[in-house]
Amino acid sequence: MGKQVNYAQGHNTGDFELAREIHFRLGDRWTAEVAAALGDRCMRFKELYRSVDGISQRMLVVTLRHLERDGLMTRRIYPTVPPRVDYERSALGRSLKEAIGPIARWAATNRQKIEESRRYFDMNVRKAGASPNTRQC
Amino acid sequence: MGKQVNYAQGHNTGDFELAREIHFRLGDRWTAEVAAALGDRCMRFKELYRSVDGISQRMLVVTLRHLERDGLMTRRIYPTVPPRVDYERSALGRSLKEAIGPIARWAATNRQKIEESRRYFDMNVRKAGASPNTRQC
DNA sequence: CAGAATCCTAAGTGATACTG
DNA sequence: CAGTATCACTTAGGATTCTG
Repeated sequence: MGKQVNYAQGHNTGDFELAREIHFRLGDRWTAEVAAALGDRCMRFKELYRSVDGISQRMLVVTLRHLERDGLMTRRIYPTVPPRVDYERSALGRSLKEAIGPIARWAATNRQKIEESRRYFDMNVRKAGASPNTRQC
Repeated sequence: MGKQVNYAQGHNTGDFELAREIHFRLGDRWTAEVAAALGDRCMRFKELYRSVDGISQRMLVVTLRHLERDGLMTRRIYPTVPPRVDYERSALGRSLKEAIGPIARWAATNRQKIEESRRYFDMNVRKAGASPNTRQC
């Protein structure tokens, strides 16, 4: 990925940008699913590993570290042998879950439309560049 | 990146997963910013190019294609010379903007907390594994 | 059990040059 | 003007092996 980030000036400000700016990484492959799997109770590593279907051990660790670093969940180690580690959603993590609601519902309700749009797009590959509309906007 | 996607069964279902499932790519580097730049009026390519600070021409094209493919905006070509192309947010795109609101506000209000959490985490690098808490949850 | 370390591939991205 | 075509680079992520 690139290196310069370049967040600056005030033009083109909008809700989209605000959400992006923070860099909370619901965008990556696993954060959202791990956070979802975590649920409202506290869970151990293996438990999460089994809950998130298809994730590799490595990516579970990486994702959990991100969530911890951002303060979205807590990690408690018990110095026993074999070791035990508990993961639990923090207050901040719970508030995020609330905020996620609308966009999640949006995704659920519009999923079909989007998939249809994609199918149409992929079929017609925009061979004629849509309808040659003369009316400018 | 990996190849198998493996969305399946019903466990660990939650709002997070729903949002992810759809694969609308607010997660990638530019989608959100381009969508924000697009605003509520209709814009030409060059206009968008100037509006989104730091984006390359290539990535603007790629991002716009994604948005078009998902049906989040429309693209109108005028067969003139030099060519003219207008981009405009679709109804679906507008509804997404609505849905984004809460999470955007969440990001804005909790940004400080997250950054602080990151600083703390990066300093202490979890050298002692947090407090050795004996109480299990 | 809960990871850390290593290696590898592929996708995302940027830079640059070219074109209808 | 609005792209397309290449190429090079960086990083996310998977597979595998090792360890306290």
